[in-house]
Amino acid sequence: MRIGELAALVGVSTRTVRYYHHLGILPEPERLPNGYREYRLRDAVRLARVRHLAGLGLSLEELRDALADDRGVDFREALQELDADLARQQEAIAARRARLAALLAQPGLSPESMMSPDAAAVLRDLGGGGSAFGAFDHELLTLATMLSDEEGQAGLAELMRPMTEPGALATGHELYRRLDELADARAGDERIGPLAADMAAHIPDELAGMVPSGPGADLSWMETMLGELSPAQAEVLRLLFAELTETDAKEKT
Amino acid sequence: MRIGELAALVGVSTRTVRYYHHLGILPEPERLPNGYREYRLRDAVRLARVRHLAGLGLSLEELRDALADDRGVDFREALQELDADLARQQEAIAARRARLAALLAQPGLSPESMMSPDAAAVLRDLGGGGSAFGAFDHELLTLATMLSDEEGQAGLAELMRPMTEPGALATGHELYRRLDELADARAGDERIGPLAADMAAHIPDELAGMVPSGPGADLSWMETMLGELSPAQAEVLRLLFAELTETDAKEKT
DNA sequence: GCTTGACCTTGACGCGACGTCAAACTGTTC
DNA sequence: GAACAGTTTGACGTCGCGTCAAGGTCAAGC
Repeated sequence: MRIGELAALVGVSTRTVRYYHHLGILPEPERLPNGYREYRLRDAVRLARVRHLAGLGLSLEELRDALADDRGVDFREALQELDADLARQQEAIAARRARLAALLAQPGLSPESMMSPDAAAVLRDLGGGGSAFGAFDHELLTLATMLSDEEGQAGLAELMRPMTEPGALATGHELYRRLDELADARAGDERIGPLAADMAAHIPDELAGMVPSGPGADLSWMETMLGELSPAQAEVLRLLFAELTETDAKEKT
Repeated sequence: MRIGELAALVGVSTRTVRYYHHLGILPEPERLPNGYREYRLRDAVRLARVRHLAGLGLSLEELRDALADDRGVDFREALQELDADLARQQEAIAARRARLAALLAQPGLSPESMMSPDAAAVLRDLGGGGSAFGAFDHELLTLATMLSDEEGQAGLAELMRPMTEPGALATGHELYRRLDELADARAGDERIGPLAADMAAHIPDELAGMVPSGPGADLSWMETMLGELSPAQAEVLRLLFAELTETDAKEKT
């Protein structure tokens, strides 16, 4: 039997057969005088076994070990390990499908809304109000949301929802406008203090409590992002953060 | 923000970030005078989105298209297609696990028993009886079994089971012995005819009915395998096959 | 004899999503 | 000024083959 016949018999390509020789999974048979490989019954059986194991999901390396070790116990262990691995894959896929289903359930689906649906809704309602700072803030919130786990996203969404009510929204946009005015201001501008205070008042207390979120919380990236703003705008946010964490500390005592 | 900070923030490696630049998934940011990449908030948001989509199982190419096309409909379609694909994967894994469970349920598990459990049991009981031809026959049956689908395996196992009963087994081993005696015989040996007849009598009628199994059935590999036997042994099997298919043809009329 | 076509041989590149190493930088700290 | 952590580009490795290249072998048809 030549390689093409063997391959057709078992249902693989000749390339696959030669690859198995290369890996030592299938022993090289004798050669005919013309150099062709000459296969026998036992090679076909071996190849069929290999394909069966591969079809179950074993890697070719695992499979080679299993067929080499030959006897019982390790083989059963290998299959059990494979089963456990497949179970993990099933769970992973199920989790992905669950997230997908949640995404597909929301009406205004877009690449921007790749997060927990309520968080996406809140962020969409929040908008940026046509303000440059509003756009920046929106991106900040988006990033903070996407870097949180699912519970964090749910919590954020819940706490931010009050800010999407018409009155709060108008107040927020007014604050954005005042921040836009600081686009070219220096660090010492006298409008900084009052603006930070008004912003702190506008943010719900519970939301403030989420900001530091633990001792290992890494806020250095926030500081980095402030570099994209004008000095005055950055100062407002720094002041705001200080006030929020103070409030939070008081509440915790 | 430099590449390491960005990567740590979003939870990927710097290699990944550069790879995304290479694929055009993440735009190359401006460079600092020293040649370092300088990232901004919007890059972090984009990267987080990319990771989220990748985490759902989209390929980087699909994901790039989704983020480029930007708007709604195709995006929803892409996600639905992904969901269908994941569903198919789930089914495939479930099928593999089912086969695995069937294998793990059998007591004498070994690499040789990689087939339907009852077929494996029958083949094990059948054995080769220490005969050279018996070993060959065992391999032939093994291959025929492994090349069949699950129903074929079940059918074969059921029909072969009678041959594993003590009396039939002894008869079978006696036949193997007589075939071994033909290992060096020529094609015209006078023992060929009677032996083929005795073998045909030993094989259940229903099993004979499975041999050709359809008009497109490819039996040329059988003929090929006969090349491994002595001319006389091959003749016996050819005669046997002829008798079996005759019997079968009679039954069908 | 010659060509055609089907098969075989070895060898090399390609995929997808990066990991890893190499060699040469910049920039900060002792 | 030496060590170190970070950055740059570039290239190779992964896994299970598919695919192409550049030939050699063999049977059939002209």
